[in-house]
Amino acid sequence: MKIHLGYVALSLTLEDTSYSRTMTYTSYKKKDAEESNKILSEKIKNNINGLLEILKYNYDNDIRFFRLSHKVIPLATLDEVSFDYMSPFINISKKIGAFSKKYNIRLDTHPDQFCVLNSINEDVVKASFKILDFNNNLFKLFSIDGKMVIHVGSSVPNKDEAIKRFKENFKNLDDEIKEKIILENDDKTYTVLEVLEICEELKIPMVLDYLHYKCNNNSEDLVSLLPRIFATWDNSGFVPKIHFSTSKSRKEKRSHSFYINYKDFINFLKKIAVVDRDVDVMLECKGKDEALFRLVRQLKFYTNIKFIDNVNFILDKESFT
DNA sequence: ACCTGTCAAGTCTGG
DNA sequence: CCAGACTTGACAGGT
Repeated sequence: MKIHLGYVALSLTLEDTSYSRTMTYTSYKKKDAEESNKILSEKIKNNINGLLEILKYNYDNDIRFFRLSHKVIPLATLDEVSFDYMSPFINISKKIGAFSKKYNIRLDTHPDQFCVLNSINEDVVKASFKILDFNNNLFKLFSIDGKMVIHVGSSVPNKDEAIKRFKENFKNLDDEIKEKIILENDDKTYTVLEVLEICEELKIPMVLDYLHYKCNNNSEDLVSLLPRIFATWDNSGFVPKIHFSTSKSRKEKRSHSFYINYKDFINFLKKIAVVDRDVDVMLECKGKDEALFRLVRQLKFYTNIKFIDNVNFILDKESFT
C-alpha cells in the first residue's frame, strides 16, 4: 500500500511566503469601502501568488498533499463586507489548478470551528451554509477537485437530536457542496463509530483522526472499523485521508505537539497496514513541513520502509522486520 | 525591533 | 446566567 504524507496550511521553511495575510474587519471599517477593498484586493493577489510558491516548494520536495488555509481570501464570509472575491482573481488563480493537476497534488480545506451545520441557532446554520459555499467557491476559483473536512458539531440538547439536525441540514445543501463534504471524528464529542454511521447513511467519506480517536472513544476497536471507514471512500475518486498528530504532553492531551512522535506513528502504521489500501496521511502539528521531514528521517532510520521519493512510501510485510 | 492583546464568528463547562 | 477555556496565526498598537 502506498502512503502519501501531507501537512497543514503553511510552511515553516518558507516563512516569508505567507499566503494568509489577512485584513481584520476592524481595520476594514477604519477606511472607506473603496480604499479598504483596494487593500484587500492587493492582499488577496499576494496570497494567491504566495500559495503558488508554496505548492511549487511542496512539489520540489515531493509533498503532494496539502491543506489550504481559507485565510487566502479574508472576510469572504462576513455579511458586513461585500466584494467579488472570484472574477478579479480568476487569471492568477487558474495557475493553482493547472499546477496541482499537472503534478497530481491533492488539496483540501478545513472550515473552522464557526461552521456548525447542526447548531440550534438558525443564524449560525445560515452562516455555516455561507462558509461551506465559500469553501466550494475556493475550489472553483482555483479549479481544483478537492474536499472540505467538517465536524458533526453541536450536541445540544443530546447527540441523537443533534445528529438528526445534522442530517436534515445536510440534505438541504446544494448537491455540489454535498459532494465535497467529508466528515471527521472529533476529540470531545463525536466518536469514530458515531461519525462512521452518519457517513454510511449519508454516503459521505469519513476522515479518521487518530489523535481524536485516542482522546474520545467508547472503547471502540479501531482496527475492526478501518475497513468500513475506508469503504466510505469507494466511488469518491480519492484514496482515504487520515489525520495524524501527537499530543503536546500527557496533561495537554488534545493539543498538538511541534513534532510527530515517530513511535506513535509506527504503531499507527502497523494498525492501518492490516487493511491493504493506499492512504493519504495529513500530519497536524506545529512543526508543519519541518516535522514532516523529521518524521521521514526517523522512518528511514528506524524501519525498512521503502520510500518512493523524498516523502512518500510503500508499506508492506517487510516494513517493520 | 520586539512584545502583548485582539481578532467576526461557536460550544461547552464551571462558578 | 455569564465568564472563561478551547485554539491559532497574524495583525495592531504600544514600548
